[in-house]
Amino acid sequence: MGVEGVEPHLERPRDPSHGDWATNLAMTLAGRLRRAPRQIAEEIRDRFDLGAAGVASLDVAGPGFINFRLSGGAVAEGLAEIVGADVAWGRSDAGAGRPIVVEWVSANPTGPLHAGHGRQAALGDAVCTLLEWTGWSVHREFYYNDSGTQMERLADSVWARYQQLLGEEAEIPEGGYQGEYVKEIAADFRAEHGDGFRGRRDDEALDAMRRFAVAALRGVQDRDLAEFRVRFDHFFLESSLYDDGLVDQTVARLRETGLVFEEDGATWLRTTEFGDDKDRVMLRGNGTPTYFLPDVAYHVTKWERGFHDAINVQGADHHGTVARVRAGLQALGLPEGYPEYVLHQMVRVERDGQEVKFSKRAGSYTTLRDLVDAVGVDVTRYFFLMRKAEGHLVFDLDAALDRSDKNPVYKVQYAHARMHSIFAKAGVDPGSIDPAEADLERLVDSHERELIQRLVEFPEVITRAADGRAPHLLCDYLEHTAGAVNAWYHAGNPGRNPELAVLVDDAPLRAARLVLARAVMIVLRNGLTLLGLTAPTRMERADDTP
RNA sequence: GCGCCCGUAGCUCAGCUGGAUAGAGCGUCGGCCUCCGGAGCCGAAGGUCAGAGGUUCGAAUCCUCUCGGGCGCACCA
Repeated sequence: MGVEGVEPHLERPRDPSHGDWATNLAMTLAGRLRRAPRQIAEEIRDRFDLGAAGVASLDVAGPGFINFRLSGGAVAEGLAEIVGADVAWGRSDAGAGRPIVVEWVSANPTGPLHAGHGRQAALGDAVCTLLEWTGWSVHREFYYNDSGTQMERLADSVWARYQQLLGEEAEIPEGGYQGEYVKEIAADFRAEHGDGFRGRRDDEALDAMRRFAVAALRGVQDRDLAEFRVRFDHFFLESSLYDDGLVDQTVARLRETGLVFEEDGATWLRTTEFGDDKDRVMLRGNGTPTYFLPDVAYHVTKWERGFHDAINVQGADHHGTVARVRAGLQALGLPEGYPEYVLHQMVRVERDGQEVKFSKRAGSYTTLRDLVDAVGVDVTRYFFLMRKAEGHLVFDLDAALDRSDKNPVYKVQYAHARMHSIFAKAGVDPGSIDPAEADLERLVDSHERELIQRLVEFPEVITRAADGRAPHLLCDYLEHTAGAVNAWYHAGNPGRNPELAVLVDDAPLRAARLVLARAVMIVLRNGLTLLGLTAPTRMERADDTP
């Protein structure tokens, strides 16, 4: 038609009456060809070879859309592919095995993980899994500060509680940690070390308490994360950067750039050279490094360890550090935009419409453990993942406690379990299903068509969620797919519409529907496990509560 | 004051990177099922996409400004 270099863009119409696929090709061409979009669309339609592409019909609609309707055979192919791929359905190799480091949680050992950490734990983990499913070689890392002023305050806090246990007058200092857990640590410390530190406020005493507290709190965090099904390949200690001389080395390298200067007694880096708002102090007046320096040194190790792709998942309250860290890295020759950041907003926990702040353990904030104890790991993870990271998240405990289909987690899990119960009732092993033995063109009901389309779309959803670092897209997909599954299932209520039931008397039709049920099972299970949730084969009856 | 994020149904949120009549869950209302209740099923109402300009065949989506909310702006981390 006299145009070149055009990439037709196919999309899935929202409205099923618009066919299985649609393209806006004619409209995008209208400007270049100086002709009416509909006229172009009609010409394309007339030139199209239907049979060769597995297309049953092709219509021009609206302002110039071309709508495709697939032939039954092409639809059936999709189902066969799903069942054939099974646990691999949804995986792709776009990442080509390239290494990428994802850093997240990175909580300092100063207290139990709170709800915000929980959101980040779930988010980072899901991003990692999405990357793995799209072919990346993912390294999971947790960075934490085990020295510095926060640790001193922690030691001071334990010291004060310890003295109080011995009946001495002592107070937690300004900026110290008031939570109940500090008392427990002090008591455990006393049980192990005795009363010998009574009144002793020397380096030996504080050091012992700091080390004890860090070990205890790391233990608590590890336990909570493990129970939350989040694991890491490596815990990176800030102190190791000093021990290994990497902080000094970073100072030396930065000095070579000529971007370092002295002012007001401190040593600065001209980060404004790379778009930062202001220049940053790297060495204080007393010669000690600011947080900025080890942070840069740490990210240099990521690069030098071979991770030329890196993602940091952080709370949005830390977004101020992004520009300065990147600037420091650019000064050392690393590329602009390294590392990539995924920032998430805060979490607000609500019950009865009121914010819940109290925690027995932590006092002024709700912990991850509080949530898991209240509603379980599956629900907690899903609730953290179902909202896009950059928006605020209201964790509604009432909604989370709901055990019915209204709770999106159970809605998806119910749909999965339902497929299993169908197979159980049929006395058929789901693993034995062979699409080649079924006449899939019998699946013509509108519920079935819509469902098949959704199932076929699964790999695209994963790709989009991975590319956008957006697990919520997968939650959204699963919830809507579960809705389509339930609609299909309910439409075939044997009491009302036995001809639409999966287990119809018509044996060939039943075989075809079992293939669809099997494909549903595969997609829901893969989606749930990808998000770190269980895919139960049966649901507990919620009749154990009065 | 400057920077980043957010603003979509009463509430909580999607909206596939610019497409067709803006969707879902909860809540509300109506009907059905049912052993009281809870739950379940079907359906309905509900919108100035914060506001105003702009870009173009087309804007919730991209650009500018305004308003409103959150978070940052350390020789803390």
